[in-house]
Amino acid sequence: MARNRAIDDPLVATFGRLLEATHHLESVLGRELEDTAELPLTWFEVLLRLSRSERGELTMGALSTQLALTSGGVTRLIDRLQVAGLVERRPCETDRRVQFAAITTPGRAALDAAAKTHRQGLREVFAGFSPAELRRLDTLLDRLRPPA
Amino acid sequence: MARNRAIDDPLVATFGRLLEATHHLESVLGRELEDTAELPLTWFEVLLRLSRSERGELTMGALSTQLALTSGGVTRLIDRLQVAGLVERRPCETDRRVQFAAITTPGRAALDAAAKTHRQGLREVFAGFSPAELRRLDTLLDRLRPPA
DNA sequence: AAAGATTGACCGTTCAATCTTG
DNA sequence: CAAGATTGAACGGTCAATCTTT
Repeated sequence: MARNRAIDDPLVATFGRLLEATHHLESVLGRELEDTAELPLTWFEVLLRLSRSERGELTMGALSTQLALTSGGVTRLIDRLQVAGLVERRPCETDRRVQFAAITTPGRAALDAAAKTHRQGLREVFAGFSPAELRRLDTLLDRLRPPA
Repeated sequence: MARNRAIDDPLVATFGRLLEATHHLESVLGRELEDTAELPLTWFEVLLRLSRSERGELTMGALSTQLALTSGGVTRLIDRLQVAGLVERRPCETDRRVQFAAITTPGRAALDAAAKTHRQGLREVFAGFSPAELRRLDTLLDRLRPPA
């Protein structure tokens, strides 16, 4: 048989596992979240990131890299969240090219409500994991994230 | 400050890391693959899974769960790969409801060609990881994958 | 009736072009 | 002329309905 085939490379297999695991969890937890909290997983991720940032706001560009979406995609995503009243846009004082997306009070409420469901789902998913294993997973994943 | 907020839950943070890391790698490696090998990452994943399965074939249903796509999504994905000549459809002898997708010879060639680029990219991504760390990551991810 | 695959309508994202500001 | 955000067109996926086979 041929050597050097894709199937034989352990890194290819590792990456395949990463994709399979993530897509599976996204679909399971996403459905759960949407069914019980009426909140798409993407919206949850946006609100979460805004809520834990400095003044509850992040530039469109920052969201773009953190979510790995194109700038166009972020524009429209924030459009929808804004229509729903969960975020608002704020101009930047020092650079008129940039726009901030900021979480609103209803946004924080929606996030907290959704978090209840989401955490329950996550507990089930990670039920078999010890605290030490979770720490290991965290540190490994941190090294794969986009540069600051 | 309020207790019990989403931002405070370590599992929520872990899941956030998982999404961020995976989406980032998908976009970086996906672009790389598409630029150099003209092969979308999704196509690569399909061909890879077919190539390492029994007779180079998998049912639409199996692909659906492995890729975490709906059955409709898989139908159209395989449509496109078939038009490109990289897979073919085969009826099932024993159950006329099921369809197999099978990798073709050009499909294997495309996979092997793309794998060169892909492996180089993966080596860079995982450059800082020791063999032991990679094994740990593998076993952790395995426990998050969809049930057989 | 249930399961597998496909189809039509729709939705969210990408891509490329554009506009504005630095 | 580069950088940030937005827009129009196209694409890839979902959802729900449908058809065939079990």
